[in-house]
Amino acid sequence: MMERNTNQRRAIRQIFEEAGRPLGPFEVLELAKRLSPGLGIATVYRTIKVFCEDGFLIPVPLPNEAPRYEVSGKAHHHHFSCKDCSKIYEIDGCPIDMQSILPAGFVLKGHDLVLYGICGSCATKAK
Amino acid sequence: MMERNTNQRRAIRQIFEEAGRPLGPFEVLELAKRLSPGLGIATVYRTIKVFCEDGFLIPVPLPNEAPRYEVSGKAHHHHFSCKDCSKIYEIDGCPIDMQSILPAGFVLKGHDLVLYGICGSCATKAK
DNA sequence: ATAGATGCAAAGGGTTTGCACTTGA
DNA sequence: TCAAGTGCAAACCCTTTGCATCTAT
Repeated sequence: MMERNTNQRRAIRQIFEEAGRPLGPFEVLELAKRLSPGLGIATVYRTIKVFCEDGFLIPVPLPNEAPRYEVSGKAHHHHFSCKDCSKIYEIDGCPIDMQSILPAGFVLKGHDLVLYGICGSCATKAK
Repeated sequence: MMERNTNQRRAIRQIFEEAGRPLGPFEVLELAKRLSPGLGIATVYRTIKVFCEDGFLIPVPLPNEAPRYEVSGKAHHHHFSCKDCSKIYEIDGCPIDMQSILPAGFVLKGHDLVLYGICGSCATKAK
C-alpha cells in the first residue's frame, strides 16, 4: 500500500500542526476547506484514520465526548474542556501524586485528567 | 410533573441496584427485559434520562467508551481501568491541585481522572 | 377520567462504506 | 498508466422524537 501526498492530506496535516489543540472531524473539515476547497467529510474521516495508523495523530481521551485528535509526540499534558464553546485546550503540568491514591498491588501505567469549566475567552464574553 | 412508579421503571431501577457496576443502555435493556418483558429501548433511554435528572443515576466518565451509568450518592472518587481484565475500580482520594495548572481567566467547574494499569488481581496472576 | 408513560417506527446526528471519477507517482 | 485517493450519497449505528395507545393515580 503506497501512500500518496495529496492536496487534501497536506491540508489536513497542516491544520493539525497549526491548531495547537485537539480537533474533531467537523472542525478539521471547516478549517481544511480553506486550503483544499471541495474537501469532503468522508476524506477527513479516512485521513484521520490513516494519520493515526501512521502515528502522526493520536486520539484524545475525553470522557463522554465525540472523539478528537491531536499531533502525537508532545510532552505530557492534560486537557481543559469548555462547557460554553466546546473547545478543548491543552493544559501543561501535572501536579498529581497518583501513587498516593493507588491501592496496594496495583500497577500504574498511565492516567488521563480532564478539567471542565469555562475558558478564558467565554468567561470574558459572559460578563 | 408527577412521576409514576411503573413496572418498567421498577425493573430498570432494580437492575442498576443489583448490577454493582456501570451499565450501558443495551445492557440495561437485556437485563431489565427479564423483569419487564416487552420493554423497549426508547423507554430505557427515557428512563435513564429521568433517573439522571432525579439524581438516582449519574453518567460514568470513561474516555473512549460508550456512555454508561451507575447509581449516585457515592463520595467523590475516580476510576482505575485495568488493561488486562477491563474492570473499572473505584479510587478514593483526589490529591490534585487543579488550580495550580489552570490558565489565568479559566473557570474550573469539575474534573475527571482515570488511572490505567494492571489491577492487583491481574498483577498477581501475571507472576 | 386523564395526564404521564410506553412501544413502535420514523427521524436525527455522527461515522462508515460502495462506487465511479480523479489524480499523484 | 493505473491503483490510491476522493466526493457524493446511501447505509449504519446509536439515540431521540412523534404519535397512538396504555396505565397509574
